[in-house]
Amino acid sequence: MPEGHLLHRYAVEQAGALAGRRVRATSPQGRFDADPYDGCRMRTVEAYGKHLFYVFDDARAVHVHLGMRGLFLRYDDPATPPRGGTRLRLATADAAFDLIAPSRCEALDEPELAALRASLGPDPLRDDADEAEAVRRMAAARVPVGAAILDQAVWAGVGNAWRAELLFVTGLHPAARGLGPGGASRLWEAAVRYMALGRDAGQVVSDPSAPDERWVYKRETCRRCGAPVRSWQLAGRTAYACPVDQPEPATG
DNA sequence: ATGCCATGTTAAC
DNA sequence: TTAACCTGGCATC
Repeated sequence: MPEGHLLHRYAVEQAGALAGRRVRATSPQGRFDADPYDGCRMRTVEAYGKHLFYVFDDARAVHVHLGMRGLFLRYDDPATPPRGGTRLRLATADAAFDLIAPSRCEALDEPELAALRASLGPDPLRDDADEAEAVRRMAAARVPVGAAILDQAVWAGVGNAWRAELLFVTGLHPAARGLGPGGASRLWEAAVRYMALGRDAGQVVSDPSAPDERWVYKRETCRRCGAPVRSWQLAGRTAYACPVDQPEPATG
């Protein structure tokens, strides 16, 4: 169940193994037409938020979104038979990557690709992210920060676990509104810093000295102060916050 | 063995 | 606002 840091991790790993090479492409499950890609040379693999783009020399780009259940399996021996539900296998003589249960796996032409990119806000894990634009979009949001940070058109790549942990490390309550440029900047800086750690570690990291721990996400008590963590539905997902370390905004 | 939920998003009500 | 998608992990039977 991947947020942006894992997509970027997949992109780096798969680019290292596949980019610049001719690949074998098959769909053991049959739900994707891999024929146009079989034997094609892959140019790049790129993550943007929670999306993955494969660019080929002589075929349309492939867009993958893992949804909540999608995953990749890697086999160092490409002769390993894929499991039956494998939507797409991309392989060289050295490795095979099997895509399982994605919510999207589709060929996109250039205009479609451009439209998808245009629908996404700045991605804290991309080198080309426009920080000023990211701050503008967050500061301009009229919904609570806990809703805005999940909106992929505001920032691309943050999911529910990062929402909980990034808001904790910046001391923001998910229901807070009107962060202003200062608050939005601090939140962006935290996203850039921690999500990069998460990408490198392959998991959410919100405390570099305890990379396996979370402050509030799915916890009963706050790891910093021990107060009972509050949880409730916000923007369709379970939000978590410490009542002490993330003071609730004044209402009314 | 079975049921439920989840690091997500879309489309249908 | 809610169901659907249809996997994996974990709690429960």
